[in-house]
Amino acid sequence: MEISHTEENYLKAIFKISERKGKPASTNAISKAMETSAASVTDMVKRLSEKELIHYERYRGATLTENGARIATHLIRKHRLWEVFLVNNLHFSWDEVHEIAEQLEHIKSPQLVERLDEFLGNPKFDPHGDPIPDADGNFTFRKQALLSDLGEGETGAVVGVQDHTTAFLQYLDRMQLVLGTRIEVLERFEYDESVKVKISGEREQLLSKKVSQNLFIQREAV
Amino acid sequence: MEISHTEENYLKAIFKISERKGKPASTNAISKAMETSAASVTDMVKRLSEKELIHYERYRGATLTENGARIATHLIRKHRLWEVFLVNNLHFSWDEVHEIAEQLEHIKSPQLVERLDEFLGNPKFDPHGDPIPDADGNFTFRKQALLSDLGEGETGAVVGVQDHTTAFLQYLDRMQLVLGTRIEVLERFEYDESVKVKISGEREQLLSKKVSQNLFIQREAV
DNA sequence: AATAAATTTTAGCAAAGTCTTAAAAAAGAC
DNA sequence: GTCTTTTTTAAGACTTTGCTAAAATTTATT
Repeated sequence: MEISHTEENYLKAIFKISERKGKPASTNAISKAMETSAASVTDMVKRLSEKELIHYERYRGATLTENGARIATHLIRKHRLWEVFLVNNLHFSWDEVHEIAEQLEHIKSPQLVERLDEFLGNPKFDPHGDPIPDADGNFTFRKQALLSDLGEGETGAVVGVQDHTTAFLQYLDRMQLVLGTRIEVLERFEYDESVKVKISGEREQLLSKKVSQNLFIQREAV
Repeated sequence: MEISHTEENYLKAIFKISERKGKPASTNAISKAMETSAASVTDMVKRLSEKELIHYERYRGATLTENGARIATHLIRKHRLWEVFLVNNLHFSWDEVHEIAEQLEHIKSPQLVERLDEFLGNPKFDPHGDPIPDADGNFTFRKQALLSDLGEGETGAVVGVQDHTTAFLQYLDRMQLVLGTRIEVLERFEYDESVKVKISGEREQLLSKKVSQNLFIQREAV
């Protein structure tokens, strides 16, 4: 059964929405993600339902079938592997790779993905710290917290971002906050929920509430 | 101006046909290459002509405009660069890469191509020995002959194939005739135009007319 | 040059894929 | 239980690409 690029993108959107919300993806949520009208979404979910890629009941939203989930995670796998390639081998920065990977993820060749994975050394996380599912669709889970959840004195390493916008990623670049950077929470200011941190054990920096709520940290024993 | 994948493939076909024949690509030739009806081709060439990607006059065939040629050579550049990547880095064999490269060549990102080129070490030829045009669309020209053109006693190296079919490529693999292999013509048999050669200075092998007419050789001073 | 054969174009139509607006129906909020 | 929001239906449109059959044109043959 042929699946178009658009259909694939719908599946990915439904996957992400229903995962984030912990419940079926609503028509409105999908239409927002896909930047299209609610009516178009209803059309599409009917088609995806007929192809048995999603479970769909009128007014109840959509969840992926086993088959649909397999396709969606495989897309995410491809997307993230290509991002690793683009950053590690072609020296793109982490804010430039999304659009290109968005195209590359639609290349159809089972062999290609597995060989790419091997070539890259079977990475478990992409350049933004997001987990790369394995060929069976299993994600590596990592215990991580937002910087905003760390108490004074706690230390950890930057392992990912919640906000994937170019603006945020470029901001982090300017702050030299790349994946793996060590961070120690020196002081928390209740007034504006900003936080003073020590970066790489070298320099002190004040980070805003917004930044601290979008940076994933893996705690370290001190 | 948006150009669809199909349109891009037509441009490539027109490029190859008019280059090979040294004159405009006829409707029939295009329809054969694209595996579609002549009527569909007429439809498409009209559209390409309106977009000023080809010169087209009724009953006269099609040639590429400067713009069309730029797009076509760029597609060929992308195709061949990806083939190099697939063979050199992902360890595909030369008969497996065409279909995948056929997809990859449609990825749109000027930066990607240039970085890929650099990553691969600016290769001038693809795994089948075909020249890779540079960013300006210039092909490296190489003085090469068909094995069938070599006289007894002449030596050279395998530098390319004319026939790109899987069958031929796999046949060459079995004969251990890869790019760069040295070949000496020992004897030519007029009867069936077969030729006895010495491969890599080691083993003797009889090659058929068909094989010798599809293998490009670069002559060597003996 | 006239005729036959081959090629190419035109005309008309079709199907997939995706989207839209406007109105109706259902669900959720107060 | 009414009001608001969400979702669906209905009807259709548009693009892209393709097809067949018949007409027009070019090329080849006698």
